[in-house]
Amino acid sequence: MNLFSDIRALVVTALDQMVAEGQLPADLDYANVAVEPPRDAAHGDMATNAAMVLAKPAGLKPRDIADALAEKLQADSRITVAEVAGPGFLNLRLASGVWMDVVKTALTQGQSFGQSQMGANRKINVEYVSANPTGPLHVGHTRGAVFGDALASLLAYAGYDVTREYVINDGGVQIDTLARSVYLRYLEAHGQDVQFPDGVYPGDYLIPVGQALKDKYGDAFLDKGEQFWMEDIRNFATDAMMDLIRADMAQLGVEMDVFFSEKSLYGTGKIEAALASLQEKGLIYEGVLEPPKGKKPEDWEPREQTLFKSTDYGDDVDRPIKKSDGTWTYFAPDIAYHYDKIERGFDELINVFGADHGGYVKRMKAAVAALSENKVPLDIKLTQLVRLFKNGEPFKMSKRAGTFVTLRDVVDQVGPDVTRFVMLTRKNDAPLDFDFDKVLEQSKDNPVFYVQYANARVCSVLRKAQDAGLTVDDETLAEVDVSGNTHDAELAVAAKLAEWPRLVEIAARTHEPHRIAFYLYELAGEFHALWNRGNDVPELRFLQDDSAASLPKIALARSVAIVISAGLDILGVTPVEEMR
RNA sequence: GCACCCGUAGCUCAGCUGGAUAGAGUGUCGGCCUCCGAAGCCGAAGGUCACAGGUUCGAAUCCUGUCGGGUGCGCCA
Repeated sequence: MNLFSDIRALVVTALDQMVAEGQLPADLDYANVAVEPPRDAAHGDMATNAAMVLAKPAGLKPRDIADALAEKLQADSRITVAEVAGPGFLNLRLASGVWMDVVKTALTQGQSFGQSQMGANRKINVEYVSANPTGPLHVGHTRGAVFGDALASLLAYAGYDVTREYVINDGGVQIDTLARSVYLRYLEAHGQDVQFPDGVYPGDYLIPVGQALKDKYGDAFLDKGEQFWMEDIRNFATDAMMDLIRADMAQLGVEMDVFFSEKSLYGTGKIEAALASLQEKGLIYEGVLEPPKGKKPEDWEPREQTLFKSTDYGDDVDRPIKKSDGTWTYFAPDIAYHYDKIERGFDELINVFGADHGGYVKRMKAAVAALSENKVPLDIKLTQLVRLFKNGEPFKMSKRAGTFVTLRDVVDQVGPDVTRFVMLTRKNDAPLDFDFDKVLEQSKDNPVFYVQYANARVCSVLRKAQDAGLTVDDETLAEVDVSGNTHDAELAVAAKLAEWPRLVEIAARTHEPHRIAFYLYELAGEFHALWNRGNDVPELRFLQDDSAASLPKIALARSVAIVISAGLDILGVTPVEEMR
């Protein structure tokens, strides 16, 4: 149920009536007619812009339309007041029972209150993390992991058939570097004194891998050249790193449906097939690129190479798919990978990249548009940097020295729930400050705590009610008559609850899970406000001396907890029942 | 040089994909515990939505340009 779409349907019906009665011309487009919560609560419960949107096409004054519409709407029992305001807004006040009905709905539907059929079971692929398998996940990956995972859950909640996917970049030269680094650790495990030159990965996390390699192969690789061990160690090390990464993600509760190996595209004809598809469309040619202006590389020289005509699909320059030595650029397997996704029948694709990959957005979109003939939309979400702080002091990390802060460091210190919630307290394309101390602070400026606290308060009420001998399961509460909850603070909570289904759809449509986190913060705020009104107005307390009088209040409180749990579930955060 | 993202209260940020007098938190000031959890609540003060044009009934939101910050820009993945 979505109260806003219900009321919008009512408005549309009324408009149709006006057309039938000749008050409005036929064939009006209602697409822009909206029913929304007003910015200022004093304006009523809902507002519609119908009169203003239709005034011009109908050739009438907005206020005249609004007056006529108001008359029609007031005939409905759910509308108590419909008044024209400002340039032609129609403010609606709803019978208080209409708001409180949301409580019944929430109690009846439980966590599925707010679920949407918007996705219509369309197949959507969300690719995220996809870190190179050369080491543990760091904080940057963490943000991408949390964002992608919450987005995937959100889309599932909104009715999509979601696949969570991780592409393993196991085909590039960075895996050679990894193999060499592991080889050095392997030598170390054999007691040799090893120097780590520039260009290898110096991190300690490879020590156990070197040891494990020794355990498996003994001294077979000692005093041997690269060509002898490279292939074996590449595979061994990649597997070890993926085990590490999987374990990191598991700590955060992130679980993928598909791990896609980039290597599987090589030597199997898949890259060739994808490029053949572009070739057929006349989008592959041999040519010479202009040097980039402004920043001129020292060693620039014009050379002919195989190019993809991505400019036909909105890119700035055409992109090379083969290096001068005839081997593929990174772009080629990426094209093939997305071709594979399209072949697997996805209706929509989403990629979550770090902001430093912003330069690849246009070319990837161009590739997918060309391959799918504009049928499969690709949305690319970039996650901005995470700036770490401790006690307000910036926390420096250097990947070169191997001292970067890992996902594990973060989760070990603050736990998975706090990590996840905090990562979603900023829009994905805004930088995020993460202070190890602040996120654990128990105060209002810490949204994690604030939301959890609201839930804990509800649980506390339910416990006390049970101690008093009341039956407070959802089934019972759903039968309670809540129409007596008419105080402004109570209605404000109900109104916020009623926004939930609408908010889910907005968040899903915009691919912005942070909206869920912000909404939960607002809902918690309304709830805390009501709670404290109970200090001055005893009738507003959830627990009344007359236990029967408590039930409608408890029902309201419980429905808040239901929505908080549903929201936290989308974010992958566990609701806590007690915080003492 | 070009492309993408960003610019909103002293600070950190929301802002419903065009709606009314632009909202939270924090900080400052003033109230509220014999009362379901005060880890909280209420109130006050605080704004040229970077700037200049344009589109229209209506712009923080869309378009153009300027300024400022970040990121990226052919044989790296």
